[in-house]
Amino acid sequence: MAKAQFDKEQVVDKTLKLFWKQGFYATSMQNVVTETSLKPGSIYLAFGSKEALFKAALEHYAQTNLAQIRQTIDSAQSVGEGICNLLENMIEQAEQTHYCSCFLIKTQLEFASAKGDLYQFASNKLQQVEALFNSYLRYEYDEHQAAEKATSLMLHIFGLRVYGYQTQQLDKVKAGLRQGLPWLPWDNQ
Amino acid sequence: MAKAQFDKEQVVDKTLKLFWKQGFYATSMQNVVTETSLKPGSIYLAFGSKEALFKAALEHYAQTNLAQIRQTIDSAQSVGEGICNLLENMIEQAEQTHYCSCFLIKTQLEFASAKGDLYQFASNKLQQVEALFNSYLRYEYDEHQAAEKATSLMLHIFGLRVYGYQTQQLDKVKAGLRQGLPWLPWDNQ
DNA sequence: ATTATTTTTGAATAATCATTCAAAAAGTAG
DNA sequence: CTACTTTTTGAATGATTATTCAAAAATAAT
Repeated sequence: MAKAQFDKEQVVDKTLKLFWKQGFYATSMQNVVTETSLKPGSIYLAFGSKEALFKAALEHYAQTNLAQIRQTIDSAQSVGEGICNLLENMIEQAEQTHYCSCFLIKTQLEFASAKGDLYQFASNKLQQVEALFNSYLRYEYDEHQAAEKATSLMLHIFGLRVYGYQTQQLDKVKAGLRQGLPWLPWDNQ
Repeated sequence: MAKAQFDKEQVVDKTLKLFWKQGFYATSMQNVVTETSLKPGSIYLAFGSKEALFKAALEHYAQTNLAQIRQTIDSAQSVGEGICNLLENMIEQAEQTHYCSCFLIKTQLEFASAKGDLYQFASNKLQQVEALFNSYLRYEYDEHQAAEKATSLMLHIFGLRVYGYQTQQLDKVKAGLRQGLPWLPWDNQ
Protein backbone atom coordinates (compact mmCIF):
# COMPACT_ATOMS: atom_id res chain seq x y z
CA MET A 1 0.00 0.00 0.00
CA ALA A 2 2.28 2.72 -1.18
CA LYS A 3 -0.75 4.94 -1.69
CA ALA A 4 -3.22 5.70 1.05
CA GLN A 5 -6.37 3.61 0.82
CA PHE A 6 -8.69 6.18 2.31
CA ASP A 7 -9.76 9.56 1.05
CA LYS A 8 -8.21 12.23 3.24
CA GLU A 9 -10.90 14.77 2.40
CA GLN A 10 -13.61 12.36 3.40
CA VAL A 11 -11.91 11.81 6.74
CA VAL A 12 -11.63 15.55 7.28
CA ASP A 13 -15.30 15.90 6.49
CA LYS A 14 -16.35 13.22 8.95
CA THR A 15 -14.19 14.59 11.74
CA LEU A 16 -15.40 18.10 10.96
CA LYS A 17 -18.90 17.01 11.84
CA LEU A 18 -17.71 15.57 15.15
CA PHE A 19 -15.60 18.57 16.13
CA TRP A 20 -18.21 21.07 15.00
CA LYS A 21 -20.92 19.39 17.01
CA GLN A 22 -19.01 18.53 20.18
CA GLY A 23 -15.97 20.78 20.23
CA PHE A 24 -12.31 19.86 20.60
CA TYR A 25 -12.14 18.58 24.16
CA ALA A 26 -15.44 16.72 24.13
CA THR A 27 -14.38 14.78 21.04
CA SER A 28 -11.97 11.93 21.67
CA MET A 29 -9.67 10.33 19.13
CA GLN A 30 -11.62 7.15 19.86
CA ASN A 31 -14.64 9.02 18.54
CA VAL A 32 -12.72 9.84 15.39
CA VAL A 33 -11.55 6.23 15.06
CA THR A 34 -15.11 4.98 15.33
CA GLU A 35 -16.55 7.58 12.98
CA THR A 36 -13.92 7.08 10.27
CA SER A 37 -13.43 3.32 10.71
CA LEU A 38 -9.68 3.91 10.59
CA LYS A 39 -7.04 2.72 13.01
CA PRO A 40 -5.23 5.25 15.22
CA GLY A 41 -1.95 4.70 13.40
CA SER A 42 -3.44 5.63 10.04
CA ILE A 43 -4.92 8.83 11.39
CA TYR A 44 -1.69 9.85 13.04
CA LEU A 45 0.36 9.07 9.96
CA ALA A 46 -1.96 11.19 7.84
CA PHE A 47 -2.51 14.14 10.17
CA GLY A 48 0.11 14.04 12.92
CA SER A 49 -1.96 14.97 15.95
CA LYS A 50 -5.47 15.66 17.21
CA GLU A 51 -4.79 19.36 17.04
CA ALA A 52 -3.59 19.16 13.43
CA LEU A 53 -6.64 17.14 12.47
CA PHE A 54 -8.89 19.68 14.14
CA LYS A 55 -7.10 22.47 12.32
CA ALA A 56 -7.56 20.71 8.98
CA ALA A 57 -11.27 20.37 9.71
CA LEU A 58 -11.50 24.03 10.71
CA GLU A 59 -9.64 25.11 7.60
CA HIS A 60 -12.01 23.09 5.46
CA TYR A 61 -15.01 24.61 7.19
CA ALA A 62 -13.66 28.13 6.74
CA GLN A 63 -12.88 27.63 3.07
CA THR A 64 -16.31 26.19 2.39
CA ASN A 65 -17.94 29.07 4.23
CA LEU A 66 -15.99 31.78 2.46
CA ALA A 67 -16.76 30.14 -0.87
CA GLN A 68 -20.44 30.01 -0.05
CA ILE A 69 -20.50 33.66 0.89
CA ARG A 70 -18.85 34.57 -2.41
CA GLN A 71 -21.17 32.36 -4.39
CA THR A 72 -24.32 33.65 -2.72
CA ILE A 73 -23.42 37.30 -3.18
CA ASP A 74 -22.10 36.83 -6.73
CA SER A 75 -25.27 35.12 -7.85
CA ALA A 76 -27.56 37.75 -6.35
CA GLN A 77 -28.88 40.86 -8.07
CA SER A 78 -26.94 43.09 -5.71
CA VAL A 79 -24.53 42.86 -2.80
CA GLY A 80 -27.35 43.82 -0.45
CA GLU A 81 -29.65 41.11 -1.71
CA GLY A 82 -26.86 38.59 -1.50
CA ILE A 83 -26.29 39.44 2.15
CA CYS A 84 -30.02 39.18 2.80
CA ASN A 85 -30.00 35.73 1.28
CA LEU A 86 -27.06 34.72 3.46
CA LEU A 87 -28.85 35.87 6.59
CA GLU A 88 -31.98 34.02 5.59
CA ASN A 89 -29.90 30.89 5.06
CA MET A 90 -28.52 31.24 8.56
CA ILE A 91 -32.03 31.54 9.98
CA GLU A 92 -33.03 28.40 8.12
CA GLN A 93 -30.01 26.63 9.58
CA ALA A 94 -31.07 27.70 13.05
CA GLU A 95 -34.49 26.18 12.41
CA GLN A 96 -33.01 22.77 11.71
CA THR A 97 -33.09 20.15 14.44
CA HIS A 98 -29.35 19.50 14.53
CA TYR A 99 -28.33 23.14 14.49
CA CYS A 100 -24.85 23.63 15.87
CA SER A 101 -24.04 27.31 15.39
CA CYS A 102 -20.81 28.31 13.66
CA PHE A 103 -17.70 26.18 14.00
CA LEU A 104 -15.38 29.20 13.92
CA ILE A 105 -17.25 30.98 16.70
CA LYS A 106 -17.38 27.86 18.83
CA THR A 107 -13.67 27.29 18.35
CA GLN A 108 -12.81 30.87 19.19
CA LEU A 109 -14.78 30.64 22.42
CA GLU A 110 -13.40 27.24 23.34
CA PHE A 111 -9.77 28.27 22.93
CA ALA A 112 -9.96 31.93 23.91
CA SER A 113 -8.34 31.42 27.30
CA ALA A 114 -5.26 29.65 25.96
CA LYS A 115 -4.84 32.25 23.20
CA GLY A 116 -2.90 29.56 21.38
CA ASP A 117 -2.67 28.50 17.79
CA LEU A 118 -6.25 27.40 17.27
CA TYR A 119 -7.66 30.56 18.81
CA GLN A 120 -5.61 32.74 16.48
CA PHE A 121 -6.54 30.58 13.54
CA ALA A 122 -10.28 30.84 14.18
CA SER A 123 -10.02 34.51 14.99
CA ASN A 124 -8.15 35.22 11.75
CA LYS A 125 -10.70 33.31 9.72
CA LEU A 126 -13.52 35.34 11.24
CA GLN A 127 -11.65 38.49 10.36
CA GLN A 128 -11.29 37.18 6.82
CA VAL A 129 -15.05 36.82 6.67
CA GLU A 130 -15.47 40.43 7.76
CA ALA A 131 -12.83 41.53 5.23
CA LEU A 132 -14.74 39.70 2.51
CA PHE A 133 -17.98 41.47 3.40
CA ASN A 134 -16.05 44.71 3.49
CA SER A 135 -14.67 44.22 -0.02
CA TYR A 136 -18.15 43.53 -1.37
CA LEU A 137 -19.64 46.54 0.40
CA ARG A 138 -16.98 48.75 -1.15
CA TYR A 139 -18.83 48.34 -4.44
CA GLU A 140 -21.69 50.37 -3.00
CA TYR A 141 -20.23 52.42 -0.14
CA ASP A 142 -17.16 54.50 0.65
CA GLU A 143 -14.35 53.09 2.77
CA HIS A 144 -15.66 54.24 6.12
CA GLN A 145 -19.26 53.28 5.41
CA ALA A 146 -18.25 49.85 4.13
CA ALA A 147 -16.08 49.11 7.15
CA GLU A 148 -18.77 50.18 9.58
CA LYS A 149 -21.44 48.16 7.81
CA ALA A 150 -19.22 45.08 7.63
CA THR A 151 -18.62 45.24 11.38
CA SER A 152 -22.31 45.77 12.08
CA LEU A 153 -23.11 42.80 9.88
CA MET A 154 -20.63 40.58 11.74
CA LEU A 155 -22.12 41.74 15.04
CA HIS A 156 -25.54 40.61 13.88
CA ILE A 157 -24.25 37.33 12.48
CA PHE A 158 -22.51 36.53 15.76
CA GLY A 159 -25.70 37.32 17.61
CA LEU A 160 -27.77 35.20 15.26
CA ARG A 161 -25.36 32.26 15.54
CA VAL A 162 -25.79 32.26 19.31
CA TYR A 163 -29.47 33.16 19.39
CA GLY A 164 -30.11 30.34 16.90
CA TYR A 165 -30.51 27.89 19.77
CA GLN A 166 -33.64 29.69 21.01
CA THR A 167 -35.78 28.42 18.15
CA GLN A 168 -39.11 29.63 19.48
CA GLN A 169 -38.37 33.27 18.88
CA LEU A 170 -36.70 33.28 15.49
CA ASP A 171 -39.39 35.52 14.02
CA LYS A 172 -38.53 38.19 16.54
CA VAL A 173 -34.87 37.71 15.62
CA LYS A 174 -35.75 38.42 12.00
CA ALA A 175 -37.35 41.66 13.08
CA GLY A 176 -34.26 42.49 15.09
CA LEU A 177 -32.05 41.93 12.06
CA ARG A 178 -34.27 44.15 9.92
CA GLN A 179 -34.08 46.93 12.42
CA GLY A 180 -30.38 46.50 13.07
CA LEU A 181 -29.43 46.35 9.41
CA PRO A 182 -31.82 48.89 7.87
CA TRP A 183 -29.54 49.49 4.88
CA LEU A 184 -30.25 46.00 3.51
CA PRO A 185 -32.95 45.54 0.83
CA TRP A 186 -35.18 43.35 2.96
CA ASP A 187 -38.39 43.77 1.00
CA ASN A 188 -37.65 43.74 -2.71
CA GLN A 189 -36.86 40.17 -3.61
CA MET B 1 -14.93 18.93 62.20
CA ALA B 2 -18.66 18.77 62.34
CA LYS B 3 -18.74 22.06 60.45
CA ALA B 4 -16.95 22.58 57.16
CA GLN B 5 -13.68 24.44 57.50
CA PHE B 6 -13.85 26.14 54.14
CA ASP B 7 -16.26 28.69 52.78
CA LYS B 8 -18.42 27.05 50.15
CA GLU B 9 -19.14 30.34 48.40
CA GLN B 10 -15.48 31.11 48.14
CA VAL B 11 -14.86 27.72 46.53
CA VAL B 12 -17.69 28.31 44.07
CA ASP B 13 -16.19 31.68 43.24
CA LYS B 14 -12.73 30.27 42.59
CA THR B 15 -14.01 27.43 40.44
CA LEU B 16 -16.30 29.83 38.60
CA LYS B 17 -13.23 31.67 37.39
CA LEU B 18 -11.68 28.45 36.15
CA PHE B 19 -14.79 27.14 34.40
CA TRP B 20 -15.66 30.53 32.93
CA LYS B 21 -12.19 30.94 31.48
CA GLN B 22 -11.52 27.42 30.25
CA GLY B 23 -14.88 25.73 29.95
CA PHE B 24 -16.07 22.46 31.45
CA TYR B 25 -13.98 19.90 29.59
CA ALA B 26 -10.75 21.88 29.56
CA THR B 27 -10.92 22.27 33.35
CA SER B 28 -9.87 19.23 35.34
CA MET B 29 -10.77 18.47 38.92
CA GLN B 30 -7.03 18.58 39.54
CA ASN B 31 -7.23 22.20 38.42
CA VAL B 32 -9.96 22.78 40.96
CA VAL B 33 -7.98 21.00 43.66
CA THR B 34 -4.96 23.20 42.99
CA GLU B 35 -6.95 26.42 42.78
CA THR B 36 -8.94 25.82 45.95
CA SER B 37 -6.19 24.06 47.96
CA LEU B 38 -8.76 21.49 48.98
CA LYS B 39 -8.50 17.71 48.73
CA PRO B 40 -10.67 15.82 46.25
CA GLY B 41 -12.70 14.20 49.01
CA SER B 42 -13.72 17.54 50.49
CA ILE B 43 -14.87 18.86 47.15
CA TYR B 44 -16.89 15.74 46.41
CA LEU B 45 -18.48 15.72 49.84
CA ALA B 46 -19.52 19.34 49.42
CA PHE B 47 -20.67 19.28 45.79
CA GLY B 48 -21.10 15.68 44.67
CA SER B 49 -19.63 15.80 41.20
CA LYS B 50 -17.79 17.93 38.69
CA GLU B 51 -21.05 18.63 36.92
CA ALA B 52 -22.77 19.72 40.12
CA LEU B 53 -19.87 22.00 40.98
CA PHE B 54 -20.02 23.51 37.51
CA LYS B 55 -23.74 24.02 37.88
CA ALA B 56 -23.28 25.76 41.22
CA ALA B 57 -20.73 28.08 39.62
CA LEU B 58 -23.05 28.76 36.70
CA GLU B 59 -25.96 29.45 39.01
CA HIS B 60 -23.84 31.88 40.98
CA TYR B 61 -22.76 33.63 37.79
CA ALA B 62 -26.34 33.90 36.54
CA GLN B 63 -27.65 35.26 39.84
CA THR B 64 -24.89 37.85 40.01
CA ASN B 65 -25.57 38.88 36.45
CA LEU B 66 -29.31 39.22 36.87
CA ALA B 67 -28.77 41.23 40.03
CA GLN B 68 -26.35 43.53 38.26
CA ILE B 69 -28.79 44.12 35.42
CA ARG B 70 -31.51 45.03 37.91
CA GLN B 71 -29.21 47.28 39.88
CA THR B 72 -27.90 49.11 36.84
CA ILE B 73 -31.33 49.77 35.39
CA ASP B 74 -32.89 50.65 38.73
CA SER B 75 -30.25 53.21 39.50
CA ALA B 76 -30.47 54.89 36.09
CA GLN B 77 -32.69 57.82 35.15
CA SER B 78 -34.67 55.63 32.74
CA VAL B 79 -34.82 52.05 31.50
CA GLY B 80 -33.20 53.11 28.25
CA GLU B 81 -30.30 54.81 29.98
CA GLY B 82 -29.84 51.81 32.22
CA ILE B 83 -29.58 49.53 29.21
CA CYS B 84 -27.09 51.92 27.61
CA ASN B 85 -24.99 51.76 30.74
CA LEU B 86 -25.11 47.96 30.69
CA LEU B 87 -23.94 47.86 27.08
CA GLU B 88 -21.13 50.28 27.85
CA ASN B 89 -20.09 48.07 30.74
CA MET B 90 -19.91 45.11 28.39
CA ILE B 91 -17.73 47.04 25.98
CA GLU B 92 -15.43 47.95 28.83
CA GLN B 93 -15.24 44.29 29.79
CA ALA B 94 -14.28 43.41 26.23
CA GLU B 95 -11.46 45.93 26.43
CA GLN B 96 -9.91 44.21 29.40
CA THR B 97 -6.96 41.92 28.86
CA HIS B 98 -8.50 38.85 30.41
CA TYR B 99 -11.85 39.15 28.68
CA CYS B 100 -13.67 35.85 28.55
CA SER B 101 -17.08 36.58 27.07
CA CYS B 102 -20.21 35.42 28.88
CA PHE B 103 -20.18 32.22 30.90
CA LEU B 104 -23.79 31.38 30.01
CA ILE B 105 -23.18 31.75 26.29
CA LYS B 106 -19.99 29.71 26.45
CA THR B 107 -21.76 26.98 28.38
CA GLN B 108 -24.69 26.90 25.99
CA LEU B 109 -22.33 26.48 23.05
CA GLU B 110 -20.17 23.88 24.79
CA PHE B 111 -23.11 21.66 25.73
CA ALA B 112 -25.46 22.32 22.84
CA SER B 113 -24.83 18.99 21.14
CA ALA B 114 -25.63 16.89 24.20
CA LYS B 115 -28.79 18.92 24.91
CA GLY B 116 -28.40 17.70 28.47
CA ASP B 117 -28.94 19.26 31.82
CA LEU B 118 -26.31 21.98 31.64
CA TYR B 119 -27.43 23.11 28.20
CA GLN B 120 -31.00 23.52 29.38
CA PHE B 121 -29.83 25.28 32.50
CA ALA B 122 -27.75 27.83 30.59
CA SER B 123 -30.45 28.27 27.97
CA ASN B 124 -33.09 28.92 30.60
CA LYS B 125 -30.93 31.46 32.36
CA LEU B 126 -30.41 33.34 29.10
CA GLN B 127 -34.15 33.36 28.59
CA GLN B 128 -34.53 34.73 32.10
CA VAL B 129 -32.24 37.59 31.15
CA GLU B 130 -34.40 38.34 28.13
CA ALA B 131 -37.54 38.12 30.25
CA LEU B 132 -36.02 40.60 32.69
CA PHE B 133 -35.29 43.07 29.91
CA ASN B 134 -38.79 42.51 28.65
CA SER B 135 -40.36 43.34 31.99
CA TYR B 136 -38.38 46.56 32.23
CA LEU B 137 -39.25 47.57 28.68
CA ARG B 138 -42.93 47.09 29.47
CA TYR B 139 -42.71 50.29 31.53
CA GLU B 140 -42.18 52.23 28.32
CA TYR B 141 -43.59 50.08 25.50
CA ASP B 142 -46.59 47.91 24.75
CA GLU B 143 -46.37 44.13 24.94
CA HIS B 144 -45.39 43.55 21.33
CA GLN B 145 -42.88 46.39 21.20
CA ALA B 146 -41.28 45.35 24.47
CA ALA B 147 -40.88 41.74 23.37
CA GLU B 148 -39.39 42.71 20.04
CA LYS B 149 -36.97 45.16 21.62
CA ALA B 150 -35.91 42.67 24.27
CA THR B 151 -35.09 40.09 21.60
CA SER B 152 -33.22 42.65 19.53
CA LEU B 153 -31.27 43.65 22.60
CA MET B 154 -30.32 40.04 23.30
CA LEU B 155 -29.25 39.62 19.70
CA HIS B 156 -26.89 42.55 20.06
CA ILE B 157 -25.59 41.40 23.41
CA PHE B 158 -24.83 37.95 22.02
CA GLY B 159 -23.03 39.55 19.11
CA LEU B 160 -21.09 41.84 21.39
CA ARG B 161 -20.08 38.99 23.69
CA VAL B 162 -18.57 37.14 20.73
CA TYR B 163 -17.18 40.17 18.92
CA GLY B 164 -15.53 41.26 22.15
CA TYR B 165 -12.47 39.19 21.31
CA GLN B 166 -11.68 41.41 18.32
CA THR B 167 -10.53 44.29 20.45
CA GLN B 168 -9.15 46.43 17.62
CA GLN B 169 -12.54 47.28 16.23
CA LEU B 170 -14.62 47.95 19.31
CA ASP B 171 -15.34 51.52 18.20
CA LYS B 172 -17.01 50.20 15.07
CA VAL B 173 -18.96 47.79 17.28
CA LYS B 174 -20.25 50.76 19.26
CA ALA B 175 -21.45 52.33 16.05
CA GLY B 176 -23.13 49.05 15.12
CA LEU B 177 -24.94 48.96 18.44
CA ARG B 178 -26.13 52.54 18.01
CA GLN B 179 -27.50 51.76 14.60
CA GLY B 180 -29.00 48.43 15.63
CA LEU B 181 -30.65 49.79 18.76
CA PRO B 182 -31.79 53.25 17.64
CA TRP B 183 -34.52 53.41 20.27
CA LEU B 184 -31.94 53.70 23.06
CA PRO B 185 -31.01 57.17 24.41
CA TRP B 186 -27.38 56.99 23.34
CA ASP B 187 -26.61 60.71 23.47
CA ASN B 188 -28.38 62.25 26.43
CA GLN B 189 -26.49 61.10 29.49
C1' DA C 1 -14.60 13.03 79.47
C1' DT C 2 -16.86 10.14 76.37
C1' DT C 3 -19.48 9.17 72.55
C1' DA C 4 -21.34 10.37 68.18
C1' DT C 5 -21.21 12.82 63.96
C1' DT C 6 -19.11 15.06 60.37
C1' DT C 7 -15.15 16.49 57.68
C1' DT C 8 -10.49 16.04 56.00
C1' DT C 9 -6.96 13.48 54.17
C1' DG C 10 -4.49 11.69 50.20
C1' DA C 11 -3.52 7.51 48.28
C1' DA C 12 -5.95 4.28 45.36
C1' DT C 13 -9.10 3.09 41.54
C1' DA C 14 -10.64 2.11 37.21
C1' DA C 15 -11.62 4.30 33.10
C1' DT C 16 -10.26 7.04 29.39
C1' DC C 17 -7.06 9.98 27.11
C1' DA C 18 -3.72 10.98 23.04
C1' DT C 19 -0.14 8.77 21.01
C1' DT C 20 3.39 5.19 19.58
C1' DC C 21 5.42 1.27 17.40
C1' DA C 22 6.89 -3.16 15.68
C1' DA C 23 5.08 -6.33 12.73
C1' DA C 24 2.20 -7.41 8.77
C1' DA C 25 0.28 -6.10 4.47
C1' DA C 26 0.06 -3.78 0.18
C1' DG C 27 1.52 -1.21 -3.01
C1' DT C 28 5.62 0.39 -6.59
C1' DA C 29 10.02 -0.03 -9.14
C1' DG C 30 13.50 -2.52 -11.44
C1' DC D 1 9.98 -12.31 -9.23
C1' DT D 2 12.69 -9.47 -6.07
C1' DA D 3 13.74 -5.49 -3.48
C1' DC D 4 12.08 -1.36 -1.63
C1' DT D 5 8.84 1.98 0.25
C1' DT D 6 4.71 3.22 2.27
C1' DT D 7 0.52 2.20 4.77
C1' DT D 8 -2.25 -0.48 7.88
C1' DT D 9 -2.89 -2.88 11.92
C1' DG D 10 -4.17 -3.03 16.73
C1' DA D 11 -2.21 -3.88 20.92
C1' DA D 12 0.57 -1.33 24.16
C1' DT D 13 2.04 2.93 26.50
C1' DG D 14 2.12 6.21 29.95
C1' DA D 15 -0.25 10.13 31.30
C1' DT D 16 -4.44 12.06 32.92
C1' DT D 17 -9.26 11.68 33.99
C1' DA D 18 -13.22 11.80 37.58
C1' DT D 19 -14.25 9.65 41.59
C1' DT D 20 -13.97 6.74 45.89
C1' DC D 21 -12.87 5.27 50.46
C1' DA D 22 -10.89 3.78 54.79
C1' DA D 23 -8.46 5.93 58.21
C1' DA D 24 -7.50 10.05 60.86
C1' DA D 25 -8.86 14.36 62.69
C1' DA D 26 -11.96 17.67 64.39
C1' DT D 27 -16.08 19.33 66.15
C1' DA D 28 -20.66 18.73 68.65
C1' DA D 29 -23.63 16.45 71.90
C1' DT D 30 -24.27 14.17 76.23
